[in-house]
Order: sequence, then structure tokens, then C-alpha cells
Amino acid sequence: MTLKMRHNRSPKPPEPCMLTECMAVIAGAWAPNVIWSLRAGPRRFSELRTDIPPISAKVLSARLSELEERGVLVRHVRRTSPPSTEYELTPLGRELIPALDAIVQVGHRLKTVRSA
Amino acid sequence: MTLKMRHNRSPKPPEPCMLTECMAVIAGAWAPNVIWSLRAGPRRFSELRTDIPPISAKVLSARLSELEERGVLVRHVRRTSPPSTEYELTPLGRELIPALDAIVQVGHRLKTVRSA
DNA sequence: CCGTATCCGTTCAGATACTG
DNA sequence: CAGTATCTGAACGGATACGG
Repeated sequence: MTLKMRHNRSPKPPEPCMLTECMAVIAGAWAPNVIWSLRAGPRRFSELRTDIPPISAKVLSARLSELEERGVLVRHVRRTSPPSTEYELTPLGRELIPALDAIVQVGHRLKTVRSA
Repeated sequence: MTLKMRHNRSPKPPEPCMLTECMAVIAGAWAPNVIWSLRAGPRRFSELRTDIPPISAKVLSARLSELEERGVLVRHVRRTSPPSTEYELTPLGRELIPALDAIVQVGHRLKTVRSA
């Protein structure tokens, strides 16, 4: 954990409004990583924890609840023993992937340019 | 100001690393809006303030310094009277625009889906 | 006009411990 | 395995006042 982020409250302009609309879903330390991990298909709670090593159970739980509430992912609980839960992107959630891809592309550029 | 964002510290996975690399630049309440406002060309401090109404001078100043330090934009000071300062995206900063465009696209989808 | 300095509230994230 | 509870610290953002 080295890079910094910031809080957010929505501004109001016409286009920037749409910017903020999506940023609110994407933003934060872990939300984008969670969505990224679910890109290839459903994942369980503990799988997400190993996918995104330094995330704490509390924060992962909070992020998952938030993303579920926003309609980005759904929770499937299997009442087995031991219990198991799967998280999966909704069609709406999958629409975020192109944006994340674009962000990853720029991430590569930022890295290479900085080391140049 | 209604939508929420979160803090950030970088994780470590291979791809998600690139995700976070760019998110650190893009994240926060105002950074994306500042970049968006500079998309069409150089802007002065007060112009940015009116472009992004509810931003305070302190925060705008902080964001501009940060983005300058990251090599996303440059400051041109004109020692006139009254003084004037222009901010302009660097080539590196302009590389962020496709990502912001993608984010705006999803923003539209999020809005329409939610009202459906 | 272009900022900086200060104070202060809110929110998020980390660590630890504990439950079904 | 899948979480929740609590406490703590840090970072961001808002408002106001002031300086070059």
C-alpha cells in the first residue's frame, strides 16, 4: 500500500457528472480490484482474499456489500457445511470492465514513462 | 456532493497493480474533474474553479500540485498584473483521457440502468 | 487574481478478536 | 469458511481567513 487516493462527493457539471457517477463505484482502495478479480467469473470470499492479499475481511465485506447494493455484483449463498458464498458480476457490473481495462492500459504507460 | 469514494493504498498482484497505478492518479473527489476540464486545452485557476463549482481553492490547489508532481499537467505562470496562471495537460496527462472517456460511458449506463 | 494557513468533521482502512 | 464488532489512525475535503 503506497499510492494514495482521495474521498469524493459529487460535483454537478453535465459531463463530469457522468464521470463522478462511475468513479463513485470504481473508487477506493479495493473496489476496482474486487471487480477485476470477478472479471473471469464467480469467486468465493476467501478466494477474493487471496486474490487481493492485503485486504482485511472487514473491508472486503464492506466493499462487497456496497457493490451488491449498487447492483454491480450478486451474492449466492450455499448453505453447505462448511458454508460457501459466491460473488458474481451482474451484467451491469460487467459493463465496468472496459473502463477498468482502459485504466490498466494507462497504468502501464504511467509506469513506463516514469521509469524513463 | 452525494456519491462516495474511498482511500487507497496499493495492493500487489500483477495486473491489479497497474489498475491501482492509474487509479491513484484518477481517484478522489476532484482529480478526474480537473483533468476533464483541461481536456480541451489550458485553463487558469479561476476558470477551473468555475468549471468545477463546489471545489475550494485549497483543494484545487492541492490537486493541481499533486497532478503536476505526477507529471500529468504543467503550470505556466504569467507574471502580469494581476497575475495569471495556466495549467495544461502534458502528453502523459492526455493519455488519461481515453480512460476517463470509458468511465464517462459507464457513467451513462449506470444512470440509465438505475432509473430503469 | 492566485494561492497558502488553520481548524475541524467525515470517511475509509488496518488490526485484532470473536461468532455461526 | 464467512463474516461481524470494536478500536485506532490517517487521509481527504469544507470553510474561513489571510498574504503576494
